[in-house]
Amino acid sequence: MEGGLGGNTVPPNSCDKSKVLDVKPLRTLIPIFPEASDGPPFVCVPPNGPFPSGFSPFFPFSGPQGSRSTPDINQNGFNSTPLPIRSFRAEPSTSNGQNVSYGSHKLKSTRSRSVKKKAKRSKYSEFALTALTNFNPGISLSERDDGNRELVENVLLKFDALRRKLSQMEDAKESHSGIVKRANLKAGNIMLSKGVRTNMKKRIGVVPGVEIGDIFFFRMELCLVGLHSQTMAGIDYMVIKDDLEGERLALSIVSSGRYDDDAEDPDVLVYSGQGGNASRDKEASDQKLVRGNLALERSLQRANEVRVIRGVKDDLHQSCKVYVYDGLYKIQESWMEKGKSGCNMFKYKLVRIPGQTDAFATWKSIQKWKEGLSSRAVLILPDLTSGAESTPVSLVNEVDDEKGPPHFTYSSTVKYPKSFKLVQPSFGCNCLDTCQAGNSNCSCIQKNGGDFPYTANGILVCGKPMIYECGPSCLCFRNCKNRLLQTGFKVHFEVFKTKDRGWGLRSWDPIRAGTFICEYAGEVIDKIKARQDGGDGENNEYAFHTNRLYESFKWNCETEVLGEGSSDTTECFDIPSPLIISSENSGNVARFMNHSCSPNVFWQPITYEHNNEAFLHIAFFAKRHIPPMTELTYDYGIRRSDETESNNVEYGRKKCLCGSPKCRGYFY
DNA sequence: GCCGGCTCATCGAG
DNA sequence: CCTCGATGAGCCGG
Repeated sequence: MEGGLGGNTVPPNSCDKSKVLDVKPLRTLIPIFPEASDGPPFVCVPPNGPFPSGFSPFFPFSGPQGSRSTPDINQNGFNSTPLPIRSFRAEPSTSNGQNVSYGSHKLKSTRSRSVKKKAKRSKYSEFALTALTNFNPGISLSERDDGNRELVENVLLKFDALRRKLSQMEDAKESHSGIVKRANLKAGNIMLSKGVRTNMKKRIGVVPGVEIGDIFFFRMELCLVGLHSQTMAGIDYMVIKDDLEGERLALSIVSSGRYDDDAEDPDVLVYSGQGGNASRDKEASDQKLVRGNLALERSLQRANEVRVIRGVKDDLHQSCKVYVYDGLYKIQESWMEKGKSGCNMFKYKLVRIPGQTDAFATWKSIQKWKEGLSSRAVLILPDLTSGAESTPVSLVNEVDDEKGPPHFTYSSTVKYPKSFKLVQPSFGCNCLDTCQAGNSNCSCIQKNGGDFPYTANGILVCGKPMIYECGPSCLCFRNCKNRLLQTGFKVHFEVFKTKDRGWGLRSWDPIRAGTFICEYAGEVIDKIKARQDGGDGENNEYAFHTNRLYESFKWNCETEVLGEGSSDTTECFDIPSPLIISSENSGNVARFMNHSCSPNVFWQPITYEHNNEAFLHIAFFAKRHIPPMTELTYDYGIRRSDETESNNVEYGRKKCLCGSPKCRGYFY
């Protein structure tokens, strides 16, 4: 086995601990609180309002329920927290609007197309209308024309937040089969109509704010950030006005893989022209040199750059596709050949312009590692969990000779000391089989404020003060969708040596926003007992603290979707009982996640055992889409002055190397 | 206004 | 369970 470790998956204890992991995450010392004058103050607002203008009625961990150790779950959220989006639900009941609109499809003979369309619109028009009224795009006209990184990220975050919320609403509808779920299109429609988009100006070459390697999960996303403005067609082009007869040039293409255009060389793409496909009422035909095909031909002659987006299958969500922006290509040649149908098709050979960061090439490599067709030269261990997780975790080092992090025991979950005795009797839901999103009788859904916390494919809809999963006393099966944390992570992780921050964590799989990353495993430190023993966990670099100050924790709450969320606000979050988890001796992959001041991962409290919120699990979720091989980081938070006995906030302070423009400089 | 497009989700067969 | 293909609604832009 690699690394000469002889099949022992736990790294030998012989490593010098001091050499490793000198990096620990951050907890800054300088709490950055917004001045009262610049923007909304934070948090401590009564949940029933009145709300200061500009502040969103969402209460991460504060407010009355946060200060009680045993909150009344029946009060959680539902009545006390305004839920703007939910209130948009077009048909409160089983709905005329819906039936009418669907019914009208069947009556096509008597109704004109336009009537049909109108009826369709009404299905969610009420929602859209309210959203439009409240939706503050916050994007100026010039920003709509030309974007930047921040705008691109914001647009994508808003789109996906809206999409997840709409998915949640659809999931909860009575399952009349036949209702097609198109939350992505609805979200896209709202975004486009409200002008929440950027880079609308068509351009050749680089799109400001979109980076090579960026990933997308819907065609609509490409459209919203101006990378490829066709929602379905694979070739986007622009008309050159000062040219005779409206000459057109290709701007970007999306390769979906449907036409067997995959080449062995990741820098080469053979792309098929558009048109000529057989459809319901049409035979296959020869492709014509018009539209996109003509544009590609002209781009070949002019040798202009063409953006290439590669569509690949999403390993985590089988039926879905991921789109990878692979940078600029030039068209080298074109020809015509007979396709499978026997009709003529155009073919274009595109070659990647050298010197650009690897994107699709990385995907191809990962594909080969997964299939075992090639092994990673830098692999130390194929699975450092020794099979404790359902997916292996690779251990690699491409930086130096170190053979692994210091010894620790791999444990996939958090352990509470005996001193945390459960006091309350257990009760759970009575759902048979699995809990259904629309079932208002399910007590677990009630605990979650009436909403199913995850979408049907296991994506977190929005951050909340607490998520209540089904537990051991529930009657539902293990495969209930409300047991996401308990089923373990699905992402193929890799623990790797960073250049300057010890070991880190990254993923082979592309991760979409809201994906469950992993739990923070380790041993819960009993503060009282620890103090008696002469320590309080502060001395521990492998410790997770819930009671620090965190930025932008309002991940995708309704108000953020609606544009009011301010990620610049630092908020304090009180969870029922502050928790310290040490992963020094035992832990899982989470112990390798480094700090960043602009993280791509955040944490969320979840409870499912004992009906006792003192028994928390800390679950990590993706804040945004994360391309493969990108380091996963979260915000270690800002230490409160009362965190240490001595009030010595300098204690354990480390220089932050996250490199983010918003870096606070230090962390703990 | 119409219609085409390297879509997307669902369903059912194997 | 899967994975695959067929199916049909869907909407922007040309």
